[in-house]
Amino acid sequence: MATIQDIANRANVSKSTVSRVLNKSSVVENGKREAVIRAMEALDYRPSVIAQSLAGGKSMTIGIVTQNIGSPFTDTIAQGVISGLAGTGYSPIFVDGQWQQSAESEVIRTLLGRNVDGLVLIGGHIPTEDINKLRTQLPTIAIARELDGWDSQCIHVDNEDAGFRATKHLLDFGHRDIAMICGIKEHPDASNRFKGYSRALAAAGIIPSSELVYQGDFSAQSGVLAVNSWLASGTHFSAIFAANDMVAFGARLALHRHGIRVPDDVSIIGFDDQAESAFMTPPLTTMRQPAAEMGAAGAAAITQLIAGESPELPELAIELQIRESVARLR
Amino acid sequence: MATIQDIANRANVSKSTVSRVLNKSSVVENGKREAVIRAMEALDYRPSVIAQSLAGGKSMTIGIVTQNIGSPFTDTIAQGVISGLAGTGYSPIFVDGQWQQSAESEVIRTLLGRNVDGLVLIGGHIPTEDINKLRTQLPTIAIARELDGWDSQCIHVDNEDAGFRATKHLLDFGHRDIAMICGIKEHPDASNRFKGYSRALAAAGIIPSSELVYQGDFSAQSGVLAVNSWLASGTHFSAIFAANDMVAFGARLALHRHGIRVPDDVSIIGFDDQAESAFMTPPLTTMRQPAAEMGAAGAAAITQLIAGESPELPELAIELQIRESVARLR
DNA sequence: GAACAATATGAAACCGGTTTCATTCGCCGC
DNA sequence: GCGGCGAATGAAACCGGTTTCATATTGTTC
Repeated sequence: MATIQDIANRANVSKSTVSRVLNKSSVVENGKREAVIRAMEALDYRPSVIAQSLAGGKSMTIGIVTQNIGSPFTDTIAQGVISGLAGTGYSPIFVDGQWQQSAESEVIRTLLGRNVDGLVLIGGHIPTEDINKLRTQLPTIAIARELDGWDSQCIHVDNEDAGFRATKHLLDFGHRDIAMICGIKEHPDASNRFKGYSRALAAAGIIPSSELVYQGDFSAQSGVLAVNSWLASGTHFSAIFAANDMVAFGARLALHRHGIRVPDDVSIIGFDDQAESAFMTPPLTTMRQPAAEMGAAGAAAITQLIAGESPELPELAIELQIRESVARLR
Repeated sequence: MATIQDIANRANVSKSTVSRVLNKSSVVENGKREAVIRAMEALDYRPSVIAQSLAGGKSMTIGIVTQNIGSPFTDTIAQGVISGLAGTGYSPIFVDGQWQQSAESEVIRTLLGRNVDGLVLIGGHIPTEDINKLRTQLPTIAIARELDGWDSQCIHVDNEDAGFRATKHLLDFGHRDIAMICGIKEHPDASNRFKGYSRALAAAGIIPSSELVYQGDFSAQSGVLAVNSWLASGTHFSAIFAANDMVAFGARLALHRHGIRVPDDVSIIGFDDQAESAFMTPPLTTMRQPAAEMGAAGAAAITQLIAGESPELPELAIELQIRESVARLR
């Protein structure tokens, strides 16, 4: 590979001059500039990002910390970030936060060692204190995670409100005995959705029954377990609010196994609107999270943040996606 | 951040010595070694990967080229690579091949500019010639793609055989009018699956009817279109072989809309076994691709290749995952 | 005890850029 | 016509490591 020195030799100028035309950091006489450009083309020159990083202190690299790898929602966000970063000159490097117990130890080590220019945190359970520490060292954007006093650097959506609206949708259709299958207990999104559920019931004058809430874990399997346990205990419900679409799939299957029709006998509403949901039988009514958009917004925000601008975060909202899994209570 | 020079000063040795204990590249007297180690701990030293890259020529970075971002299958492979690379010291950097038309132009530019030590190609349609060019420059592993004369660097599974077995499974259950919804025409996996389908029919003495094969594109939507078109034209079929699970979901929904039962009236077999498939109603019989394993194998292989060893590729097979969407023809 | 081999270590060059600093040159005004 | 100033450019230092090479030190052998 040609180096900057090769270019300099060929164009009969110094390294410095080549660097100048490369970065437009200073005026260069026209003749020399052209000579340099010709030389670069002739030698198919491409600067070494590595060397630029070392000299310039910038690595043109952004660390992406994933935790819930395998979850359709966070994976979609990650894809949004990748494509959002394409063409910006920044390359995403991925770190799996799950791999090491302590985020502090390995993740931060690799990221700082690699001089990443910025950090994008996707969801996850990295302790807040660690994040705050990171944040002081690097431009950081968190996606799908709320952090106190951080509004301008968090891309998140209002899960509590969405939980409320999901439940309200069910209430509007006449349902009273609304069961909920919760997500991972410690997960803020999960608890916010549950809070919205509780608030909606309360607002409708319904006393939430603890029998109707099942502590799941965002997996489809937890959806079938929830339904089975309610059915076994004879608990009555006419609608289910699932913490996410995977859970809804599980619940839907369990109902099917017991000969319970959806939505005729029981309605289901999900959360996420993953690609498969539109093709469930029946197509799943769900709260659509704009995952890809969140990822893209995160990509845009981090580059702005690095550039010293204050990022402008788009208004992203969770929207009720009405399909066919919810019916009026007969 | 502490540099190697800081350590050297604190331990009263030279940079060279510090570098030696760091890489164990040469023997260092015990006393000094310990002094160095103490100094490193005291200063919380972490070497700059950037500087190491520049000096050593290695970047400890592996380029991952994705193309079909959004496809459950390739995404799962990518996740497998990420987690397979965790803890190896190599970091994956992602490039979205789709972004630029010509693979040559941008992708290769960024990758070479970043001095990646190796390349992992996931699926995709990068022209073979470009790949061959790349391959001469860098250790390269291709996942989910066959390339002539490259066996030791391709992690792929036998799609033709799997297509054969899927079709045979349907035949074994008494089906004769077996429809197929194909994937993207140009995609080798798609055409191999179709070849297997044709071969199985031929082996059973059935003349494949062109009306029974629908040219889809791996999307769920193409699944519904296929079914609708057959139904509209009055084409008879008792089983469907879908190019992947998404297509199967679409087909299943379309059948549902027409009141056709699965598997009682029509059987469906899919391909991939993505997470949702086990929770389709009814759970989908499908050809399971070991996507995560392929990704992990790719990660292992690329590190071996870089180390100069010849990679040992595990035997990965597509397995028939029998569930409930295929029934004996009544 | 002297000559020589083996071993540990430091100085310096190098990787490929950026950036500071000094120098040269041309142009301006008085 | 000369001093002064700004613009263009090159030399050199620097980023943080690795690696070569030379040197100092120790140990071995006869």
